Amino acid sequence: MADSVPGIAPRVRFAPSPTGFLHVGSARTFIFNWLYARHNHGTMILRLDDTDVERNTQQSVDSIFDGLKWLGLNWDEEYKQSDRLELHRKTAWAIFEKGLAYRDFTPAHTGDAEKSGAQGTWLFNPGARELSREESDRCAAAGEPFALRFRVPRQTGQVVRFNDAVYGDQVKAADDIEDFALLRSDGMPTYHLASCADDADLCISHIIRGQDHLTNTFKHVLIFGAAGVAPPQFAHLPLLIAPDGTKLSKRRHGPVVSVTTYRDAGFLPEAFINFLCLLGWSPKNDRENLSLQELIETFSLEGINRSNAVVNFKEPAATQEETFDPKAVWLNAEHIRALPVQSLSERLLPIVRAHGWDVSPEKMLRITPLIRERIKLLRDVLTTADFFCVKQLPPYDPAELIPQKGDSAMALKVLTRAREILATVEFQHDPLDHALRAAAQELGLKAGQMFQPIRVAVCGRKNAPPLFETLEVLGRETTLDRIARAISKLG
RNA sequence: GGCGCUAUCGUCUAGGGGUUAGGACGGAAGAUUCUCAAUCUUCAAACCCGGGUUCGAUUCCCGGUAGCGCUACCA
Repeated sequence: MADSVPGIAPRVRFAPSPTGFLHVGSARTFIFNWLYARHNHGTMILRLDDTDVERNTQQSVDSIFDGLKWLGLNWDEEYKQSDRLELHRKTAWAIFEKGLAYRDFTPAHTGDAEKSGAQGTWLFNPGARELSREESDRCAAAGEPFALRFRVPRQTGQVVRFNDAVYGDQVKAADDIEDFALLRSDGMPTYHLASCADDADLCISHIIRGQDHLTNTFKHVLIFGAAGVAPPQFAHLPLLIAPDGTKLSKRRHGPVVSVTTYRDAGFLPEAFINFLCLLGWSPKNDRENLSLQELIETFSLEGINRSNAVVNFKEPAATQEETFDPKAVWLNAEHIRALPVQSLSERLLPIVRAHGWDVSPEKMLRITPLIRERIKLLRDVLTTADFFCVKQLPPYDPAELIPQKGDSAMALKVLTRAREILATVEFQHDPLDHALRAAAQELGLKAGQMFQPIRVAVCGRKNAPPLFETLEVLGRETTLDRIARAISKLG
């Protein structure tokens, strides 16, 4: 199955409606469109589907752009549906003139009635559908409000079909499709109409979107047909769902569904993109850790699967890390490790500075290799590299200074001897190594017993990067000061 | 209710008429190291159920079940 007509570059679009923040599911749809465009040297279009005036907010527009900006994926053309209302209306009335739509003067029914009322399938309002053209024109001229509905073929045995690049051939009886609205009684186009009119006008070649639109596509095929244009190639994506099996929603699942949450927690955009790509798509070669370039090279519609994917976060998250799918966190750690030290350091510095720590770029560059394999999220720098950044260590339990199978006398002995050695030894890895190991031997201790009290004295905790590199970065002055404080804690 | 889509380890997935059903995350155990991390090794863990078709189905077909989607003058 060809992804595109040979020789013709595809045109794809991401068309969010600005009624909320940028959702992870939307982000994935954007990414798949983008990957498809870039892989095939096509055009990526961003279109704001803002025909629902009631629910649109500028805040939402900003949040969508914020999220997309962070992802760092560009687009080639940008449109706003509200600028294109004339096109939509023209398209709707052209369909009406062909007799394929009719005015429905019945007042809009409310959602409440639908919920509490009969569960039968509503297809159309018979009175309205059968109204003569003359009668219809007369009522319209009298100023009666109406919605414009598509006249779906009835009782003809007709069938609507299309091919989906993911779900294959789709067929539905026209008799099962309701007379959906094209224009609302306020004259505004509905999503279905606006979307199709724009897709046709913008020459969209491939519509890659969520599977929630799979059944809507039959209506869209009808609209394209009525408008006299060939429908684009469709490719529907399986949905992203929560561990409880329901769709991701901010109300139920909180901030995990918002792209900016990942950004703020210290995800690398390339890791986040990598993670999202693995939900509902596979390169089929057992590779999981992929760079953006590799994703562009390997992406294809054939790799998309058909079943919904769970974003596996813990519902009541105990720690920030648990807020996210473990695989997302792992991938982020992988991408962090793959980053050159210089580049990682540049990403870490603003986080450290924003936390109020005055660290120079040079110092950050020296700290970075020591924490690179110890952080999973960029923000972990705050808990992993704290002792490099603060002047004075926060209080810690002096018992931590006591080495394995030792007592406080041993700790005191170690620290006292360390202070003497560290006053004169060169603060370089090898000299520190030799001097401190020699001291351990001289005191009749294991290396670990020697190093732990020093580590706790300078880091304030037992778990930290390797000692000699740490001392090197800390410097003699800070080291001696912290050892002195540790000795007084013991005493 | 109607219509549609889906169903492989806990999660993401590969596979496909005959396989020890593969990989990854997470979990467990071990190795290594000055602690932690990283790294390496090993282990546990899956084809929704029932009927066909077939010499043989997890794979193909049908049915059931479950989940999801659509069923708005939301998108």
